[in-house]
Formats: sequence, C-alpha cells, structure tokens
Amino acid sequence: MTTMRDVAALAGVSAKTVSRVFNNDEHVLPETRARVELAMRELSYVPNAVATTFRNGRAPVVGVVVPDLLDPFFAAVAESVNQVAVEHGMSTMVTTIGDDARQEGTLVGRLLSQSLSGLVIAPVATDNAYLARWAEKLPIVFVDRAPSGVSADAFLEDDEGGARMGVEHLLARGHRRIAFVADLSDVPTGRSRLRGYRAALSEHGIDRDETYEMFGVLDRESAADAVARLAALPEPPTAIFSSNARSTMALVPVLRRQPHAVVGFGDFPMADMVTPAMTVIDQDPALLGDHAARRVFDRLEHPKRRFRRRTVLPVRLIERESCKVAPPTQ
Amino acid sequence: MTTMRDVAALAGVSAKTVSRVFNNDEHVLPETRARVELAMRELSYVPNAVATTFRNGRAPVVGVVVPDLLDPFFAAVAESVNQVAVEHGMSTMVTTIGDDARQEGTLVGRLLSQSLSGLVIAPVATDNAYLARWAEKLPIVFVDRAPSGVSADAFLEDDEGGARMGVEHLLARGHRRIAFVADLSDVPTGRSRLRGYRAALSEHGIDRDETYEMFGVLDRESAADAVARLAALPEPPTAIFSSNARSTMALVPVLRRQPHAVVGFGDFPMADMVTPAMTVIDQDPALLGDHAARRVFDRLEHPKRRFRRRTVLPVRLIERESCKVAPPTQ
DNA sequence: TTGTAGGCGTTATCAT
DNA sequence: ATGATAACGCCTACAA
Repeated sequence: MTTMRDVAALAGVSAKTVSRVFNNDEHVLPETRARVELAMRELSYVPNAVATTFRNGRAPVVGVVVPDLLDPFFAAVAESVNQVAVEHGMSTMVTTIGDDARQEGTLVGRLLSQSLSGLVIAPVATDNAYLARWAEKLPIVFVDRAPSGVSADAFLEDDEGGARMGVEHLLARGHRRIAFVADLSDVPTGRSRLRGYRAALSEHGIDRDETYEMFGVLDRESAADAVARLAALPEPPTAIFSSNARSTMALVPVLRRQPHAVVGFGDFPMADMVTPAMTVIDQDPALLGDHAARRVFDRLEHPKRRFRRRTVLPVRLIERESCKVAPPTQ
Repeated sequence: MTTMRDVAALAGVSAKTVSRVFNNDEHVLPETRARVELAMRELSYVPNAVATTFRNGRAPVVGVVVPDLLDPFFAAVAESVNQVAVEHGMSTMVTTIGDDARQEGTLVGRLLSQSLSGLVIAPVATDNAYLARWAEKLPIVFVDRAPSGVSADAFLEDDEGGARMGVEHLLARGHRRIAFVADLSDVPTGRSRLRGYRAALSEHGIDRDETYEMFGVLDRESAADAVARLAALPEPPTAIFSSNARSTMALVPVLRRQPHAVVGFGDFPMADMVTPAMTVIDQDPALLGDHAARRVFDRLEHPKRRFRRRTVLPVRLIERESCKVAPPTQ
C-alpha cells in the first residue's frame, strides 16, 4: 500500500506537503502541487481512511441500527439515512439487531467503538441507558421509537393518534367489537398504539376486553392461530386493528377464509394489490430516516445550537378495501 | 475516552498488562488480572476499535454493496451477510449504489479505504476493473452478478436457465407470442435472462421479435406504458416474461385491466396474495448472501486454499395464478 | 510474569 | 511555502 511518505519521497517533498496537496491546502506552490499530484497518480495513492479516522478520532461513517432489514419500513429508513450520508460524503454502517433486546447493547457497542460520527437507531430494547455514555461523544438520533434511559433526539410517528384514527375508522363503519393484534407486547411503538386503540374504544363507551388483545402475530401461522382464537370467543370480534405492517401482512391470507374488517398500522408494498386490499395508517419511513439523518449532520455542524428533541410526524389513513367488511346487522 | 494507559495507571501496571488482560493472555497473575479488571470496570473501559484496526491493518467489518435496500431481494442478501458477520464477531457496512453505474467506483472506493476484512458486492456497473487493486488485499465475493474486469468469487443464480424455464412454462400452456420486460437493458442479470428467453423461443421454432422486448419497466407507470405499447402491436403478445421482481411488481395493476399470462423472475413478499397471484422463478437471496458471506470468512481463514470461483445456485418455478390466462384459441 | 520500545499513516503545531 | 516533530491507542517483538 502506498503511503504519503512514498509519494513524498517520489516527489521530493515532505509527507506534510503531500497531506496539504491532498487536502487542498492553499499554501502550496502550484509547481510543487503539480509534482506531488503527478507522484500521487504514478503510485495511485489512496489515503488510508483508518489512519485519518484514528488521527482525528472520528470516522466519516454514520451508524444505522434497525431490528430487521427485511421489514420494508426499516429498509426504507436505512435507505434514506444512507442517501443523506452519501450527500455529505460519508458512508453508513448498518447493523440489524433482530427482536432480541438482550443483544442490542453488545451489537450497538461493537458498532460505536468504531468512532462513528453519528448514530441513527430504532431500538428494540425498552432500556437504552447503555447509550448514555456515548451520547456525549456523537449525535444519537432515535427513529420510530422513543429513547428511554438516555436523552436524545427522536423522530417518531404519531403512534397513539394513528391507532386511534384507525380504530375510529372502524367504529365509524359500525363495528363495536374490534380486536387488536400485534407482534410483540413490549415494543414501545406497540404500546403506544395499544394506548390509542384503547382510548378510541373508551371514548366511544366501549368496555375494554382483554381477550381481544392478541400478541405474537409474527407470521401467517401465528396470524391464523390468533384469528381462530378470536373467532372462538363467545362474542367474536367483527373487526381487527393490526398494530404493525408485519402483522398486517401475516393476516392477509386468513382474512380470505375468515373475513374481518381490518385497518393496519403501516403501509407495505403491494398493500393495494393484495386481496383484500389493505386499509392502512401510512407512516412515511423514508421521511423519518431523512429527518433523522439530517439531524445527525445538523448536530455535527452546529454543536452549540439547540434543537427540538422530539418530533412527531403525522400519519394518514389510506382507505382501501379491508375496512369495508360490514358489521353484523344488529 | 478512557484508554489502556488510564486503566494501567489506576491499576498500577503497564499498558501492556492491561492489553494482556483484555485479550485473555495466559501470562498474567490472577491477582494482577483482578486489579486490572476492577480498574477497567471502574473507568468503564471500551477499547478503541479504530486504533486496533489501524494497528493490524484490518477492521472487523465486512462491506456489503447492493443497488438498493428497498428491493427485498437485496435486503435479504444484506440481512444474511450481516447474520454471518455477527456470527463471526464482525459488523457489516452496507452501502447502496442505486442504478447509477458511474457512482459505483467512488462509493465502493470510499468503503474499501476503511480497511475492511471482506466485501460482498452486487454490482451495477458492467465493468468492475476498479476492484482489481483491492482484490489482493481482501476477499471480494460477487453475488447475483458475475464480476467483469476482475477475477473474484461469485455466487449466482441460474439466470439463463431460470428464464428459459419460465418461458417454457408459458409455451407449455400454449402461448406463442411472449413478450419480455425488464428494468434496464445493461444489467448483467437482465442480459442472461434475455438470453434464456430467446433460447427458449428459438428452441420452439419461434422467431425472435424485437418489438416484444421492452426495457425501462421500473414502476407502475412505465409498466402500464409498456403493456399499452405491446397491446398496440399488430400481433400483440398474449403472455409476458418479466425479467425481475421490481418489474413484476410494477406489472400487477395493469394485468387486471389487460390480462396477460405472466411469469416473473424473482419472488417477492405477498406475491401469492396479490391479484393475480404471480407465478415466479424463485431465487433464495438469503441463501445467496449466506454463501457469499461464508466464502469471505473461508478465504480469510484459509488464505491458501483453493475454492470454486463460480457457483450457480438453482432456481425453481413457483406456480400460482398469473400464468393461467389462456392463450387465444387459434 | 511483567515492562519497554517502536511503529502502523495521518495531520496539527510550531518552526524556519 | 515547506518541513520536523509528535501524537492519536493499540499490539508485536524483545528484554528483563
């Protein structure tokens, strides 16, 4: 690997001068510059980015931590963070942590020990206190899920309001027995959405029925199972509010056999083409990722400036077919 | 940031001893070890990974380069590379390069200057010669698309055979006028699939009709446009072979208005739930990514060993509904 | 068993 | 305008 010293030797200057040329420092004579540039080309010099990072204690890299890249929501977040990073001449380092909260600290720590310039994280752990010691050293921005145990910027979507909107949509169509399905019970977003669901019901004078709240709907099998259990209840629900896109997608096949009016939180590709076409609360993950990434760079560029810590982006309901299953005439 | 020196000072030993303790070196007295470990905990010492990387010239990081994370195919590849990396105690650095081949060199160069341990790449550029100088320094493994201008390991799916299989499926159902749609004309995978398409036709004595070969089908709008142009031909095709999942997904809405028998290359989420349910050639991107990542580590662990350079994974046809549109009775 | 010296490649500081 | 020096944190080689 050619280093600056090699280039310097060939050009008959010091390493520092090569450094100056490479970094477009003004204070280099044009002819010196020319000689150095020639030498650089001759040796096809590429700087060792690690050495530079080591030197200034900061890598031109933004870390991205998401549960799962197969979820189009998080893929979109990662994608847009990456775009913004590239705009700023940086790279992204993406790590997925799965649904296992216990791994989170280890994996994120491994990432952060790389002297990243910033971090965008959608955590799965309910306690992110392990990030506190890093937060002074680099901007950390939460997306999709609020920080807990550490104070940091956060870009969230209106989980509670969105859930409420979805449930109200079902109520407006005459449904009274509305179930709630979600993937895992302890994900922060899931909790907020559950709150919104309950709020909508209680505002309409409907008593909460815990047997209507189902968790663990991760795939088609568990979705079929959940719907079967709901159908077996003495007063089976006529509608379902699905708390996240993954659960919504898993529900689609069962709905053909056992129709229920459904509204899901989170749009997904082809949601309008599946049968039934799914009515969803749309979140715009790309925008979320974009905001988060820009905040990282804002913080880097203006260390003193004060920013709003928590930004909640609105969501909107996209009406398609799945909400149109009629309630029983009473 | 606490360093080994800080820990050493507190524990009353040399930095080297701290290093030994941290790396589980045998030659440390239990009591010394205990003192050092206490000091490490007290200062909550985390090693500077960049310094280590700098020192041994190699980061515990595998690079992943894909065109686009929103494409579930590449998301799955990235996801499984990441899993294998984590298994080996490493992280992944994912960069997306979009469809712009000209950016590829720059972005990949930026990535590689970080002293990565290995690279898994699904290139968009038709010439990857810029990788030649890196290939001696770290294992580079191509996925999905074969290397050109550099020799490297490659894990590919059987593009030509898969396309042939898909077209033959349509032929077997009585179609004779079969169109080919793809995203971009110069992607290597697209070329192979076009070859397979042509081969299947010619083996069945059908003359090639270039007006049946459409490119630029990237989204629903361009898909509608392409189908309209096909329908306007003097002898409009009755079936379509779609060269990739993105194009196939884009085609779904038009097919409802203008039915054609369709087989697509590449499965996608919910393909069985959309209307019409899409018949596809399935590729298993997770397996592709897994193989590629493992090859990276195999190369790292056995620098001398010889490996098969090119591995082609089989594909299989998943029959659903979209292929069942009947050809006109003649 | 423990410690010292030196260097990986780059760049900030201070001279000249 | 250019150069010498030193330092970033860690680890290998060698010494004690």
